Amino acid sequence: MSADLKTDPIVQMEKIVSLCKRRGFIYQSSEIYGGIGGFWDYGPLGAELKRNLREAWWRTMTREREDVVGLDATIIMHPNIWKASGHVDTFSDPMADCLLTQKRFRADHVDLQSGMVFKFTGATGDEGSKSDVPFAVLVQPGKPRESALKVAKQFYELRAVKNPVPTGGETGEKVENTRAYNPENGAQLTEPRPFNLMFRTYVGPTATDADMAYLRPETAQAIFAQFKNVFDSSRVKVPFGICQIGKAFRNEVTPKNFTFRSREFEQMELEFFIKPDEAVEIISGEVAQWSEGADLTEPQPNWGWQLWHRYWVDQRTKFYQSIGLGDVLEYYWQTPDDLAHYARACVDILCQFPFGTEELEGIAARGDFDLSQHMKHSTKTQEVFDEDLKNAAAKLTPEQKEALIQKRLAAEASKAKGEPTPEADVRAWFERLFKGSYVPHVIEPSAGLDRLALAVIAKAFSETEKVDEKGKKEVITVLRLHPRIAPIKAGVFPLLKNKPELVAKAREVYALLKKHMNCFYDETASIGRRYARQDEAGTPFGITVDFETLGEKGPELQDTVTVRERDSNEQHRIKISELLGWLQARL
RNA sequence: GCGGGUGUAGCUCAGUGGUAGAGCACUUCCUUGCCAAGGAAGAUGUCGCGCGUUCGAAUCGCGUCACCCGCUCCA
Repeated sequence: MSADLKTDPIVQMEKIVSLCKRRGFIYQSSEIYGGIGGFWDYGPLGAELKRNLREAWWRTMTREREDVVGLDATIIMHPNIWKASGHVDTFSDPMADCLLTQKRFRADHVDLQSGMVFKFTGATGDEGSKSDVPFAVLVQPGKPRESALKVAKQFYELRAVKNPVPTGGETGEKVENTRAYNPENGAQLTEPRPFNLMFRTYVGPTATDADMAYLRPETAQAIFAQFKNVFDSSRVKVPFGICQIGKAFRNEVTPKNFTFRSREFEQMELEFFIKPDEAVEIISGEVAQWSEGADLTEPQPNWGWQLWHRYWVDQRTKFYQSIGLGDVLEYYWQTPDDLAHYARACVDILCQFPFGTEELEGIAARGDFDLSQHMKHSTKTQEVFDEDLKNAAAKLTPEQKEALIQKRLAAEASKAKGEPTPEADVRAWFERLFKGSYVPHVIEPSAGLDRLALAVIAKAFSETEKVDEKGKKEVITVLRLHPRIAPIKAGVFPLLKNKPELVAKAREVYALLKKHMNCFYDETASIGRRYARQDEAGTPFGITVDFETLGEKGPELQDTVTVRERDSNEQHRIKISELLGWLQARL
């Protein structure tokens, strides 16, 4: 008798956090010193799980492909990289809070207002209560001082002044186009404070501004910054990709949802470089268009950015399916309004967590924005030379060339976001293109490893209520991790520990498997309890050495073991000589 | 950064001013022929941290840190 337990999301998360700590998946960083917000450590099982996920990604993204190579770049890089990428500007939003309601605003997004400002110097109240805190209120033109007084009274009441009588502010002061007051109630906002999400540090001992550097807020920029080196040293040809796994750091205002949004996290990113659509058109005579149900299994020479983008969404989906997340994925296609000005398309792959459906990976078509930015800021060319393109372009008539240019100019003119590129720049770009040179465009599948680890744990977490023969209720916790990513692949047990023959044989089986996969040997407590311990750790297989193994039930069962499957409780009789192959076929 | 909540053993939690507790987990031994069995013994705590009030603080006050929820933020 068992039944699935459905609990509310908060309780569900608490249970997952508790299991993670109890079994050694995830601990709070620096816990003995009271912890540090937004940082998490991985314990023995968590480290194995994360390593398995990381290796599954690496294998899928580069080792099993001919067209992707790897990179391992530093966390601290030249600060100008972050100027070129836009992070220095866009990662520092000025924020201001309403002094009355504490509501927070992006200081540069508050609606412009005009009106009369009444400035109060403080307030006195009953029982000698008073405040010297200055406060100001903006009221619409023509409105009386009383409406400002009303807001000011609320403000001073919050500061423990009883029946406050605000002082000062006898006459209003005309103000135009200000962002310093809350549009909802007129109350003064705090001074804008910058919130830069990049961690700063200093390179060298002097710690002056000239030595300031940032911890990378994403791994992608290192790939762009090293693009030319990889291209020149790796015998790769566009289309090809560079992938990287590494730590990134963001000084989040509010880390939340366990490891989902933390300040130090690990990213797995691919930058897949493709030819501009115009180059594809020149070489192939056309750019294939995507339509529902298009065959995405094998990349084709006539693919433009759109099909490449679809291809990578498909590839990434298959990856998630291969580690057991297939049925909890959702997709969000960003609308033209959502998109950053340089992005052509972006799809978020979302995953169901107890706290909601949240982003696991973003797959963006970013054009040539990043490489062009680095080309501009570094003054080093990021162009590649494409011989096929040069030869194909040489065969074009002047009219055909002009037609391509006109098509692009028309597209620029009808662009939804940003300024159209000036005609002279477009013509210069085509001039280079016809000679076979261009800055590659890029498709960027960018995934978070820590959220992936959390996603698979949350997906695998399962509780059932069991009632035993005595009517005693028990909650059974099983982590149904996909065998491919499970931290421990098999538990090895002697049926009984007081029988030396069983123990010796079990140690032998353990030694045999241990060279090939992470295993766990356990001889304490009843066999059922040992199965249950491994169920909680997500171990997919339990291997028990019993009396049949010793040949007590006849020679045909000698040197066979019981293999018990975590999810079904099914048992199989497997020869020790075939055990390794049997397991490997299922991982 | 603001507001609310929480913080006691590895985990879940009880303990409202007077000797620090329970269940599970853990260690050792016995027992145990397949799904968290039983018995015996044992170890485990700066009661998140600091300051204060008090003869005496896990308990009351102030501060602080962390986590959760809600705002806000998330190129």
